[in-house]
Amino acid sequence: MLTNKPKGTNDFLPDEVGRWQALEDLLREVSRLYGYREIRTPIFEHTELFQRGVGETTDIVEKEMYTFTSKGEKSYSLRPEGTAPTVRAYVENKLYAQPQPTTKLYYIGPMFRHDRPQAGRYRQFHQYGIEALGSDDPALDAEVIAMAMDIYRRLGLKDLTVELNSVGCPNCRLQHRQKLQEFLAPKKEQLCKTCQGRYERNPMRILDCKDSNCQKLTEGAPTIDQMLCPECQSHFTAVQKHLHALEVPYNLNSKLVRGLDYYVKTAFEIVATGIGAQGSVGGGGRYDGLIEQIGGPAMPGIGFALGLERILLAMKEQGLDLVADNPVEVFIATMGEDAQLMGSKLSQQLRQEGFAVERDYGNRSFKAQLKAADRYQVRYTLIIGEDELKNNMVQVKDMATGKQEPVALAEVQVYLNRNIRGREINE
RNA sequence: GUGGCUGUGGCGAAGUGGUUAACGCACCGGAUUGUGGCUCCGGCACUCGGGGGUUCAAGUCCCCUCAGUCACCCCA
Repeated sequence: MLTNKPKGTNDFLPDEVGRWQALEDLLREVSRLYGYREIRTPIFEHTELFQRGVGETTDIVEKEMYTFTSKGEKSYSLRPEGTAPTVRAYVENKLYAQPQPTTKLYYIGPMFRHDRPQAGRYRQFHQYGIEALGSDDPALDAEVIAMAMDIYRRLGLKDLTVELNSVGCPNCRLQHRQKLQEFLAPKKEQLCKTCQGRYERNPMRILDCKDSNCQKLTEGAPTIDQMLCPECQSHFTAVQKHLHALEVPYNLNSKLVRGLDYYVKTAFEIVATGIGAQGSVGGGGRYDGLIEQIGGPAMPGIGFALGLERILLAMKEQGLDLVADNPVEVFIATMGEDAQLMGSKLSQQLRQEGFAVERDYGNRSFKAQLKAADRYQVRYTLIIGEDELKNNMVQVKDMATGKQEPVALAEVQVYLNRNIRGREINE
């Protein structure tokens, strides 16, 4: 069928796009305030980048990537997330050699995952994300979380909770993994099928299983927070201290496990209620080994990503809206062929002057033209008929009051500048 | 990958198997000659996602298929 788009994708029509642009404007502004600069990376990358970066055993890499080969070349994948590409670009362009101690980058754009779509989940979806590369200061962890909350606050969103955990470093994780497997070994057969698979490959994920039986079986299981090494423990404590100082409330959630392998230490997720089953509107964490993993120097990093569709969904749910300015400012209505020519000429002049001008193209009745002007919600309609043509003038009708007054053709620009822009110009 | 629900004009939505498929919104035109938003009048579905079947008769029943949607899973 030529007339339907691929499953899980969306057309954004002009009214909707206005909302997106307003959201993007806000994101760019907040980025600036926190010192982040935009980076734009390709929409597709070498598949290995995600395999190695995100992790072979993650759902994203295992079953959700759009992977293809082009003309017998290597395997490529549409990006399923933004961190690996950003880090790749950071390394490839040697941004770590720049003078600043921490490089702060943000991105905004489409991501692709082959899931079954549902409320708040799409195959092409859009993320805004930040990455702060080069510092392992816990103050930065806290600031990153605070920044995410700052964005939601500016949007007017309420009732969001920060779920916080530390997933430790590779060392404490290894310890935890062993203890966990010891704990679960006698119950292994009772776990659900996917968890039996997770037992060897990624046992931490079993703690996060939604299956009620698995949840019961994992009661009392060793959680990572009990087994953090001294360094991870003190880092985590410091992060919380900074969060208190920044007055960011959070819930400690020792079962929070992020589905991307690169996370270490701080992991967090921001959850909204009322937008369906996909409640997470953002999440992130620290990824101190990733830069090295991708082939760069051993440098720490932290970041988060927000789902734009979900933010808009949550805003809609809470009765919030972002609106763009009314695009059309002036409408030109004409009667007769000569007047129409004059109208064309005038509309071009006014556009040069910076006014958004619209007119009717069907050669329709004058009444229909005014009706159209009303629908555009313009401030003024310029009326040109035979009389006006003869006298080199137009009628300027104020659509709100219904009043109109004659203005000399040469004075129209001045009139509109004064009344729409509020500025005087002398010619 | 699995499951539930839905599918009637641009949108919303009625329609116990039986003549011309309600209604609302939107849209278009008109209500004396060059003036919108309100009101009134008129117009707007050879057809009920598609295909097949049952029946004298199907939008209404059955099967298949496609699409949408929600949920599992996972995540933004």
